[in-house]
Amino acid sequence: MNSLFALVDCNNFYVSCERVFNPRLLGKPVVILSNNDGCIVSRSNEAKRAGISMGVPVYQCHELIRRMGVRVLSSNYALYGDMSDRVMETLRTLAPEVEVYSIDEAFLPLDGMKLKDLAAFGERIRRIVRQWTGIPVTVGVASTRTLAKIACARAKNTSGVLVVEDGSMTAEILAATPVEEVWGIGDRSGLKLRKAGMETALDLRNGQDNLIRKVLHVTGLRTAYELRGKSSIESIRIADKKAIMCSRSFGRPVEEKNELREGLAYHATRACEKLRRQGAAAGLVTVFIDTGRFRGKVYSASTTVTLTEPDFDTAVIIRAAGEGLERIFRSGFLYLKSGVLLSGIVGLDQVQQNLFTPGRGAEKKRNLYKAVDLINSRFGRDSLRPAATGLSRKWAMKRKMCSPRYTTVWGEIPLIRDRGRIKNRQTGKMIGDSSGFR
DNA sequence: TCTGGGGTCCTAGGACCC
DNA sequence: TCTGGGGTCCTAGGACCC
Repeated sequence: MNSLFALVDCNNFYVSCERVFNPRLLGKPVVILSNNDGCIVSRSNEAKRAGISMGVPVYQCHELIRRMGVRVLSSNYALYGDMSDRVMETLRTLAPEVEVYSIDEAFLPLDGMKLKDLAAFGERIRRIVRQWTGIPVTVGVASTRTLAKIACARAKNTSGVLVVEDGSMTAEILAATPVEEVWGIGDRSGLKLRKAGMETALDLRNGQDNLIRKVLHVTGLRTAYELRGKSSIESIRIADKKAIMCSRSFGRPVEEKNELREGLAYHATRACEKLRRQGAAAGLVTVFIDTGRFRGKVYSASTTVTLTEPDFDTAVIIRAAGEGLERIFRSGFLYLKSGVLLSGIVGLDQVQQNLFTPGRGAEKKRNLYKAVDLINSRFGRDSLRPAATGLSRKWAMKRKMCSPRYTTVWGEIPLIRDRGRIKNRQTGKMIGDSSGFR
């Protein structure tokens, strides 16, 4: 049986989220920055046309930003995560199966939907997602996920929907696609393929199996099969994480061990929340600290602490992280980044009871954290938090130009005023007009 | 002055076992 | 002179994705 997939990709997702709540950004060049206001991670079409590249440090384009009047915003993940959920929920009403691939993309396996007009289906997705969430999307349809990605990329510049079924049309498109633009082929692999004489997606599709395998191993060969229309990538499922990482750059360099300890406690707290959401426990706690590689004396180190039994208790993980820090900390360095990685993850049902832990204690602990997580989800992150994560948090990351969390925090929900003016409840600042709220 | 965060999969190579 | 073969498990590191 032939397979069939649609890829739905949100256009300039972070910028689009901001525009839903601040229509003044419509039609203007806008960029969104990474954590700590470091690099540019999302651009409006106007910003792309102005010549601003993806992923560059923002300080390298100050001049361009000033000249072109580009609006610059810090990233607001509370908003983007919530908007993403709304988009995915909408897609679930349109197709029986939705594989959420990233915050702004999803594959829809279409086999068995018996669609007569695929282009019309794509149009319908665009229209309804736009209407229900305010987010513009592009749709690519093809017989494999890799081909659907290529179709979607082509559709970005055209009508917003592209269906690729016919073989010769595929060849034409593949010939126009540089090999490193194929999903799964990055610059490194692209270079190797070019050296072997394969420069376009078409070359890779027509390449000899043994040559491709020699250059890129089985993953590259799978990609080639996908280009030939043979679906070879397993279903993209939301599997339980095998590792949970929380790391961040500091807002300013940190020298003191105590501040590093606070930062690690904070990361450990976040990581444990994710762990418990997955209903799991971790047996290994890796901590790392890093000075960054750009300036001054460079030092980075990591170590792994093994727990006596897998645990989900924030206090236990924080203690282990502190133990790790004692092993690797060296004074006299300016640290820019730290992180906590939880691994050796097992489901709670598989946790072996430690000989020395009485069973009732475990039950109590589960109930305690159930309550803690519930309170934090209802009243906002950190309503209840370990004192070890610090009070002043002088190391916290920079987010100088962050928009309100319009959809997830009561105090930041926009108010619609008379004459259609919209005011942010907390800051009192006007943030848009009613033209965005139809 | 200023350079993200979080994840996956694969391979190679060493340790160890019988 | 000559020193097996096959398997598993673990870790580090590379490459990729958004």
